[in-house]
Amino acid sequence: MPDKSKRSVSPVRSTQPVMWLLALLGRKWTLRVLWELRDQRLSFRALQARCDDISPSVLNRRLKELKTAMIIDHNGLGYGYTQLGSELGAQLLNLNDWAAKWSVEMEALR
Amino acid sequence: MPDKSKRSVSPVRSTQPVMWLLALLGRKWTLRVLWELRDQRLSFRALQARCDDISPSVLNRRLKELKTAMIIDHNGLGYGYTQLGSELGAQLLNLNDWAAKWSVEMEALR
DNA sequence: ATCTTATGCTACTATTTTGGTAGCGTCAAC
DNA sequence: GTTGACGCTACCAAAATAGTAGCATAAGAT
Repeated sequence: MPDKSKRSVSPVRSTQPVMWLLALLGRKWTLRVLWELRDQRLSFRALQARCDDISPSVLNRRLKELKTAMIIDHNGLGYGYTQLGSELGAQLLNLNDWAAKWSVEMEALR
Repeated sequence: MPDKSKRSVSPVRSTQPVMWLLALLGRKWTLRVLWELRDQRLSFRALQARCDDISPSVLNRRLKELKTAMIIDHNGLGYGYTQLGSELGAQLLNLNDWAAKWSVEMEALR
């Protein structure tokens, strides 16, 4: 039986998925890769070029992780979001809006 | 509407803030720290405990970075979001919704 | 006063992750 | 059959993170 203590629904079970996600996104280059794929599919080498010439070994690791997580896939047109992943990608666009506002605030206080 | 064609205005200037943000969030533990602060202020040691006993040296670096970015601050009640940062924190809550859906999909395909 | 407890760290070394370079196998065009 | 693009893999160097110890300060209890 799963955990019965304290909370009626297991707190572990309810927060684990987001923990996995945060760990995945928290690896270097993961967010950047997802950002670069925001509105187009890209080949391995095109991605590499856009990501400040990230080393192929790391890029490949990140792509494997994202494929395993079913956030991206790979076809003849290159790497891109899966249907599921695209909903996550949409949230990254929101980050851009926040960042724009943020930079204005930061500039104002320099 | 913002530019949608070929980046008529400086592409560097328009994407730099989000690049900084992605680099910041892409460091290990940064997202997790922000997640743990989502609905309460926490002391250094309380944060450490919640973040799987992250080493104090790394935690301190992350906190410094986030303070410099004016996303969090520190007062007598511990570390917590600034007004600006809380809008970013709100987006992390959305990540949780996505992650919940994601885990269901992943389970279904195992 | 002093003993305990909590806080917010810093210093140091070990381990893990990432970076950088070279190069291979496949394919398609020329 | 040579050239170029692609998607890698292997290898070692460099950088980031983990892990442990411990210090200084302050508040509260004895």
